[in-house]
Amino acid sequence: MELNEKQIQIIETAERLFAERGFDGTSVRDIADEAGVNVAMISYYFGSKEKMMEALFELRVGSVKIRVESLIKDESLSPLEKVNMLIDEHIDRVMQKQCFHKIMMGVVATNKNPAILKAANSVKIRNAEVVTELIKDGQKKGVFKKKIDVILMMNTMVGTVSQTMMSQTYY
Amino acid sequence: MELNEKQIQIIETAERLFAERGFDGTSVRDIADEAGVNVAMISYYFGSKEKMMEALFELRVGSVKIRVESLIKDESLSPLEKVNMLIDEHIDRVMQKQCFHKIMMGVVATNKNPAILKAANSVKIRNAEVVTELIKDGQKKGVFKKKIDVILMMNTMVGTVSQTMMSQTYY
DNA sequence: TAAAAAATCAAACAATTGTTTGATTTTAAT
DNA sequence: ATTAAAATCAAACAATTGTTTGATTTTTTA
Repeated sequence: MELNEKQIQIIETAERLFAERGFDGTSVRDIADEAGVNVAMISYYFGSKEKMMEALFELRVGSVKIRVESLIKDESLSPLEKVNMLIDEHIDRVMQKQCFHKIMMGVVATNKNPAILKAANSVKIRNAEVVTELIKDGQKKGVFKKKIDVILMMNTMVGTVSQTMMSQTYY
Repeated sequence: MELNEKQIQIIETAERLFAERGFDGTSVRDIADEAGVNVAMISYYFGSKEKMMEALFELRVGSVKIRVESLIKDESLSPLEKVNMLIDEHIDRVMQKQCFHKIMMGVVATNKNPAILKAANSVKIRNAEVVTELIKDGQKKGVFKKKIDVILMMNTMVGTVSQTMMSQTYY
């Protein structure tokens, strides 16, 4: 789905409001008002509120997928460098797109939209695969130690970043 | 606030549905139907949907507060034992009350209700204080190493547990 | 410039929302 | 058994929801 300027403007407004108030806590009128467009434009451009959310996911998740695939193919980088870059870029993404990541957490917590849930899952599974392969490669080359619980390691990393971002407001 | 049997029945149904669909994604009719009571009972017992949510928080957060305070006062336990127990009990709580913790995450992500946000914050801050004191005590006794970033450590622990619980469905 | 397409709008749509009402039933107290 | 209180209910309430309509304006195309 290719988005024009106005569509992106609407989507980014929605992204911010969804993060602040949640999907069901944000009305299409809220979005339209803050984006400075007519309410009808959301259905006109996206078909529905739900599909607008899907478009937002497609936009954000898609860019991550492309980046990850290009990174692992890069033969000029060692496994250790790749892992470090994955972590650094993940942190940057979460911190720079806090809105989207709050939405992501909310959506994953309350599993409703099958299309979105599927998209979120597929990128998670793919990332787990990529990291597992990366670790294996590093182990073969003797850079990483033998016994690594990849899932626990990823949960620790992702969880720490999310938790740090989420609690940022309080401290 | 003291709750009778029926109120607890309603609250526990709401807890489950909120975790599945989010606060705004769950109507009072959904709750009433699943709990097998009339819609009017929610306003009758709690005043409003919002206040029912507050009662749920009071119930769950309150029990944690009491437990934490009694644990740190227990002089028969060493700092290390206390830290270990805090972690173990935290994991047990998250895993056994997954519904509530999903709600918790959603509520913290989308900051709306001031009363609930305040309750969630106060318990977080108090826990940070408790752990900081515990670490200091342990350092004095030479059980823990000197340089510890308590906030990062807590974020790592809490984040890992949350992430593991959240991603449980997928793997 | 004329015609066609795209964009924008206020208004209306039916459905759902949380809440209240007023009557009725159940329970408890006297 | 009578009275008072508590609990339960269907129905109605106004407000808000996402979406559609049909007309109007703007932009693009020819």
